[in-house]
Amino acid sequence: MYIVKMIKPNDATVQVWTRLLRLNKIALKRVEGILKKEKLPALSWYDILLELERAGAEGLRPYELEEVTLLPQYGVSRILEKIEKAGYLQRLTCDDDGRGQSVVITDAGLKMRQKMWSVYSAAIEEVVGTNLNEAEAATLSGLLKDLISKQS
Amino acid sequence: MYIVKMIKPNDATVQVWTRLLRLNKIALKRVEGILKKEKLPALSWYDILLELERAGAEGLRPYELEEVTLLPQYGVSRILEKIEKAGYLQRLTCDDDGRGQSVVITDAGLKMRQKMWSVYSAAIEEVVGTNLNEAEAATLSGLLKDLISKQS
DNA sequence: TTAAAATATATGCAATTGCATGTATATTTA
DNA sequence: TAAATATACATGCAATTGCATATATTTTAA
Repeated sequence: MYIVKMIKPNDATVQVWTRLLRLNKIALKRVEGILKKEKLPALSWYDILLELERAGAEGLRPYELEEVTLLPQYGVSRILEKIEKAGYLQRLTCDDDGRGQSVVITDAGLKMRQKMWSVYSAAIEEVVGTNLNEAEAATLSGLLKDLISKQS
Repeated sequence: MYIVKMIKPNDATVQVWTRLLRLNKIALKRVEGILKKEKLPALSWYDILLELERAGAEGLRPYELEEVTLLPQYGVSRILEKIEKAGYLQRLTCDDDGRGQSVVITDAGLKMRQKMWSVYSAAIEEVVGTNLNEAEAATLSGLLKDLISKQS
């Protein structure tokens, strides 16, 4: 039986939490709205396409996409199905593992990733970039990184 | 016709964006997981209950909840229906506006809000509080606040 | 080696969400 | 003040998500 020191969060901690959620919600809504207005796929597609582009010709296994995107297993399974139908990726059978598959981005997928980025990046600049100077961005980025690294 | 300077985000800006999304996802999953494990309602219920508690006997109109929680109109409509069924709020007809209603928290709702907070606050402390010192929390909180205030 | 356990992926079904629209009332405008 | 417009809220239906479980391997252990 462990005795766990259960300390209540102080005000600053609660504010960090509250504001993190709020900023995320507002910013995400804005950026996704911009993508949608441009008739582009949602952000989750972008995340997948970017990872696949980075992975190159080797491609990635679905379970690897799961790890890197933090999507649930069934979420990856289904989003791949849709992106494949749109022609932006291909699923190759996996030589060394009969259960698995290798997912590879297509040329159309590369094009779409780039097209999305031109809109997405402008949205990021609008929502974040124009509102922080260099030092602030560096500080914020660093603090977020630290927090992320500490999430077990 | 406006000429808009369309600047690409610098690396720090993109990192802020990426990490904001990532931290939010990780932290939210953890906290909601804890609530669920304790068989408590989801965070969206907490947000509503807290606002109603703050509003006191007057209660709030659904459209006011919409503004403060950033939920879509139909989302508020439906969550109120469920929370009401659970007995944590009451909908009163609105004297001065025949279209509307006044939403008031019940005693059971107050109890539940408190019960949720005991778990929720511990989760916030675990995810945020224990990973930031006073100065860091203040800095992060401040930067998030600035960014929020600048979202049109 | 063979049986048991673990891993990789898919999917049926229920719950939730989003969109579009409906109904009722209030406000504005001609 | 009557018609037009706007606001407040609800809801049918389609799309998405979550949960649980299925299937097909692969890996481990007896």
